Amino acid sequence: MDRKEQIIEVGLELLQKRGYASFSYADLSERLGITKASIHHHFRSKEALGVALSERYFELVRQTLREADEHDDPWERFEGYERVVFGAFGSGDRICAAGAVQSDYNVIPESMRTKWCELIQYVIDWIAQVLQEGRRRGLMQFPGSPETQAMMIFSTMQGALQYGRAHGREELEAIVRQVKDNLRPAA
Amino acid sequence: MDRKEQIIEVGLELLQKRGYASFSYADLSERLGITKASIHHHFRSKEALGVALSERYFELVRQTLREADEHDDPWERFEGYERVVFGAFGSGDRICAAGAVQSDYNVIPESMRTKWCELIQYVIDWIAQVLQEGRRRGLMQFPGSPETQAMMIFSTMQGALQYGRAHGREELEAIVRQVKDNLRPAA
DNA sequence: GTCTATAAATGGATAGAC
DNA sequence: GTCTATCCATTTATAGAC
Repeated sequence: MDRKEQIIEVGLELLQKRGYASFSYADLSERLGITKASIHHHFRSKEALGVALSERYFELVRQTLREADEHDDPWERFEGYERVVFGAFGSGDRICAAGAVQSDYNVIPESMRTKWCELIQYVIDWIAQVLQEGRRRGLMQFPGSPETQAMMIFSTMQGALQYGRAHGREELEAIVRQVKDNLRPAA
Repeated sequence: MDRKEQIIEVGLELLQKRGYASFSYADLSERLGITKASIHHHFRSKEALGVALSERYFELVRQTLREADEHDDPWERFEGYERVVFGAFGSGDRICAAGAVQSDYNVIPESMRTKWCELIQYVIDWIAQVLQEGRRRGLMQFPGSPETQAMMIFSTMQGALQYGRAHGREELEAIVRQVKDNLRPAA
């Protein structure tokens, strides 16, 4: 019955579903069956909660990518990123929290922005490594630098998650498949 | 001094910068130098304003793509879409309104959602046609169907706009360049 | 840790005068 | 068309009892 933990879990869900600006202490209160004041006891301010949610999400992503790193095959490692993309941390109409936060970029507090820039850079660097290794071994193909290609793929996935929420999971899956098809050699 | 027009212009800017949920009549009031009540005179509700903004944006996009259609070369036509992506309708830290709205998808009123689904479908169909023609002429290369590739590229651009807002315009330009490099034949 | 009660600010919206 | 004045709901946040 770790309340702080509960708040973070439900908070992350609401953050992903509604965005930072549009979820409230009242929502959390209702979902958890405790008052808003009690939530304030665990997180003095919404900003503090926002930062905690950011850190938690960072951990989850990092862990998933690290597990993927145990594979040797670049394509198998890439699946780790797919797992991040598909609500590995939730289902339904969530989007990647990184996308939810980036959309609210002009609205979120400074302290959150820096956290998210870190996370995004971490993910892009990770993808770039997989791409570089994949190309080196002749398993993947793309023009230019792995870094730029990784940045592009990251953007695609963020956009796809938002598109998928409105148009259904099948569309999201189709886009992810297309990304991989574009990476395959001997097109 | 068409007030309705002014409200739409500033409203679109705020929608793109902050998202639907996070812009208010108070913001508009301050920017336009008239009271909230006056704005209500032109748009009875925020929902009505939201729909008007959606329609206006739709017009702008459609017009830009139609102009692009006057070119014969698929790559030149593709530039029309680039113009939509790069704040052709504004500068600075705006993102594509379609992205701003898709992020707020769970928050916006039904009436807006249908408008945006239409717009997005229109854009994707347009891209698909360009891609199909480009491939037919041997000027572009990609796996699978033009429709899926178009859906993917649309997602990429949406994601890239959000990424670019946080990380700078150069990054956005780099991603767009990468998208085109991926489309070029004889990779 | 959780509650009640309440504050202070902001949200969208309306009535009615000018 | 624009204003003042006001309404009611919601938001983040605090004080203090249990």
